[in-house]
Amino acid sequence: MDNGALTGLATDVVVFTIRAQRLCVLLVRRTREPFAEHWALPGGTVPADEGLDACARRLLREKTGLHGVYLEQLYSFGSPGRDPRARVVSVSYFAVVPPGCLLSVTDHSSRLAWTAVDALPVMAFDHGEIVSMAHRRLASKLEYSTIALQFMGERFTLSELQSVYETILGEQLDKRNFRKRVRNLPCLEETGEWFRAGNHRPARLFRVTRPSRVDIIK
Amino acid sequence: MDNGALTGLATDVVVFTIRAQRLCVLLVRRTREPFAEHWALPGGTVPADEGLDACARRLLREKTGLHGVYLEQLYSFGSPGRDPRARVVSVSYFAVVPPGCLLSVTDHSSRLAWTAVDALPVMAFDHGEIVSMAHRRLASKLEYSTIALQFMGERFTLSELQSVYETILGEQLDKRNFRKRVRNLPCLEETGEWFRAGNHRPARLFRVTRPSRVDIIK
DNA sequence: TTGACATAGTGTAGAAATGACACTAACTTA
DNA sequence: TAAGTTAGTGTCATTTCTACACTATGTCAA
Repeated sequence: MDNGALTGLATDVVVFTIRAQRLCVLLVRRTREPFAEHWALPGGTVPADEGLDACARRLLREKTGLHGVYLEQLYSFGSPGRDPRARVVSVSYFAVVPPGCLLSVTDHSSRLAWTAVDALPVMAFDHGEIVSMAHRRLASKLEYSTIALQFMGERFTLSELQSVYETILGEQLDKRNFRKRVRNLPCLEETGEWFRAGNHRPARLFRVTRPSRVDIIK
Repeated sequence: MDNGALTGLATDVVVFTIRAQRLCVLLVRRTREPFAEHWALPGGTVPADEGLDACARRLLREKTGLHGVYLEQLYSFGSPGRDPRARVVSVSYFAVVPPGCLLSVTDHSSRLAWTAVDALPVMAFDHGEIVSMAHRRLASKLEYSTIALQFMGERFTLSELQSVYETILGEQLDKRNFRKRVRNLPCLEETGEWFRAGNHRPARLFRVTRPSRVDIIK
């Protein structure tokens, strides 16, 4: 043992958001070989003096401008053939951001794009697998944690929150049962404000008490 | 990006078993610096041409003789200072084996030892943290998967299985409720045999239908 | 042989959580 | 002021969870 093989090390981040009722991930168009012009996850090489979480966060900021987001280690991918040049292990992460972050992103000139997870392009390396694992993890965390709140902006209605659940789970939920569950969460509170939109009754606005925290429930 | 820093890469495995009603992990005594004579997890450097799972499995077999065990990736640890020599990322795994594997292991001459998780020695590197995360993961997987069956030998009684749950969760369970739950599992079946021990009624012996499989339940 | 001891094995009833279900409230616009 | 649209609310039946105590079957020792 001890210091035998040296290996390339990278972090890659699957950033989720919801746009137009679809679960989307943030992709970066590669410029260089291998996989030039392919879509990839934002990420890159880890310097020897930087921690993994810190590196994932920094690269995410540098490549996409996103910062201060919810970030969690997902899995490490290290098949010998996953990078055609050399052995590179990717320590992958997933992140969740509210819609409206990076609104500018769909400019045609941009090398960044939000892409629906159910309509991904062919991706560089094994990044398609990474997205797929992140998606499964996200869906299962919906059921036992408050991670869905990371998709919400500062203030939101319960219908908007319900729509997040429905989009990710891919099924309709009962409005009354949903509200019963969610109104018992201590991390959710009414703002006292109302959201008016369209020709209908306004909705109460809620906020998350400690926005950066994700609790395990039940 | 692209092939900048090269880093040491290792896998380490937290092997759990139950001995004498205590949850134990398998430790290896180091011979070399750093941390010579300290206890460490079985593991080592990943060669450039080997997958992570395969490497963890191989090193486990080489260092401890264990093979064919349940093995699952846990987390990757990569603080820059975790190895005093150089940056080394450890992709950690946890494994579960039935008691009776490696019975010889407590020989005084041996450099292997089963150690109760609630009485760990000071360990090499950040291996103490790794064990602690593995323990938390194991305890939470008890609740929503059939991982506890990986602790069982080929045939076992329901009381033995209940004792595994109690040991890991650190609390007593109700015998009737426990049996109600567990007898509904499709992966468990009666062998028709009986286990006689001590001056009391014999117990039915059960077996797992597909021993290598861990199901997610509920 | 029989009584003491030890663990195996079993059912029920009350409480809590879950799931199905339909109408009224409040606002906008034509 | 009527039509359209989403917000918001409660009940009942079913299922699941929890607490709880006794009988069965073996061994061993007197």
